[in-house]
Amino acid sequence: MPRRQDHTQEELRQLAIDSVSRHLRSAPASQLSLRMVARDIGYSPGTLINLFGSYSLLLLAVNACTLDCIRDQLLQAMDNSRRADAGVIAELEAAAAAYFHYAQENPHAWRLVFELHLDAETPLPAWQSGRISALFSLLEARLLKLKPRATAADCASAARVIWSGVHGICTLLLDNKLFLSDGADARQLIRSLLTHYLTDWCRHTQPPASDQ
Amino acid sequence: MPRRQDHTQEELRQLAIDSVSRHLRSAPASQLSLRMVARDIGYSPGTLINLFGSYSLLLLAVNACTLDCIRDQLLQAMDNSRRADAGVIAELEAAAAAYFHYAQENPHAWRLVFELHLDAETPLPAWQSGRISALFSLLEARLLKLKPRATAADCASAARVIWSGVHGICTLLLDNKLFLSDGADARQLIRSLLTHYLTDWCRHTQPPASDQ
DNA sequence: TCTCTTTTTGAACGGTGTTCAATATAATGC
DNA sequence: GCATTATATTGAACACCGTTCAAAAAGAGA
Repeated sequence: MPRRQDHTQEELRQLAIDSVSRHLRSAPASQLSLRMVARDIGYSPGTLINLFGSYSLLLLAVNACTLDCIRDQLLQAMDNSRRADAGVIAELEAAAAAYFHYAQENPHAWRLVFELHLDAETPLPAWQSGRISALFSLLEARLLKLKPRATAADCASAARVIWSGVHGICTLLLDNKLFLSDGADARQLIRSLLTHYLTDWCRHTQPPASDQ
Repeated sequence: MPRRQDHTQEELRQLAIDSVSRHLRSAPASQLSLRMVARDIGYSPGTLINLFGSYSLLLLAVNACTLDCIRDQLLQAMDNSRRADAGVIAELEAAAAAYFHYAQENPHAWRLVFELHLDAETPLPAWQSGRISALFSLLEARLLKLKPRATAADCASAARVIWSGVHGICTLLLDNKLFLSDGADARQLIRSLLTHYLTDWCRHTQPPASDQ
């Protein structure tokens, strides 16, 4: 069949990614298929495979966009909080709240980031893991500001602990697996986590053995 | 075709569940299918659908077993720790370590518990959500012992915060999304979480506003 | 104009979960 | 012991799925 001039390869990539993103606004990825995306943008399944390599890699490209979007939201939330000058913990709380807000407003896109698994120990491509560790770096910088005498490893540990916690709360809450009693919501859990953890974390000028 | 007398329905259920569990010891659920299970136990796909209702519900039955197994592991770990008399926090640490250990040793079964989603807001059956909230109850009991003046809601909150944290650490670590620097492992992150969080949580005889 | 290269395709392959009429057995009533 | 009913089980069919690949048509270069 003919070579079309409708779109360049770049435009086609974006077309496919947009189609998936549009779908994820209202339905989970499990209800989407390569063939549907192809139908939606008016190309054949094979074209998309040529372009991305596989259906999974198309979804991975969508995940990259999602992570970029999450990063933007976090940065914006932290910036706003910093301008209000309510302290570093408030800034981290704002970031966590933004993270939860994104997960709640875009559950299907958010889930896909963590539920997509490439086969048989193909590790994440660097451009993808880079996006995740960039998020951790944002946190580590704030933690160092909060506790200037902390070592880099100390901050790295703490960043992973608190973000795993925030992430776990978001995950389980979206899946309705927290069985929250009325009146307690995610934002309160997040604040409880950050407040209690960081209060004690800051107390020690030298990290305890468990933070090496 | 004939009604067989090879197995009763109960035996058949167990046969199917065992087949899935056996598979999950070495490969993820995404590489398994209803037809494979049927082939493995020598019945037709339709028989399994008659028995469980759908493939998803078969997997859900497997998840119930997994959760029972996790509960047993947690109870055993806490019992051992209690006999060593090292305190309530150590007991909770032992439970968290057991949780992580199970996830690490049985990653595919563990993942399936949280990655299986039933369609279109069919909520989890009660016998399933009951198993999860029973796990929370274990924690709440220990937290009340740790801080006798805490309210039930206070303990419920704290249990959810720390277990979301432990769960998040397990999830992200299994997915290689934590990018731990050398020398820091999951057990240290878990201990850091529990120590710092609970130390400050216990400080307040009245819970702060964020713990309501 | 005639190649050569590149993009795109439709058809095919081997899989998937699920439905359902047909069926052979077991249980029941006589 | 026989006829009937009820039930467990099936294979074939359905509508999908991701992926492969030879064929073909359009553009680029000579």
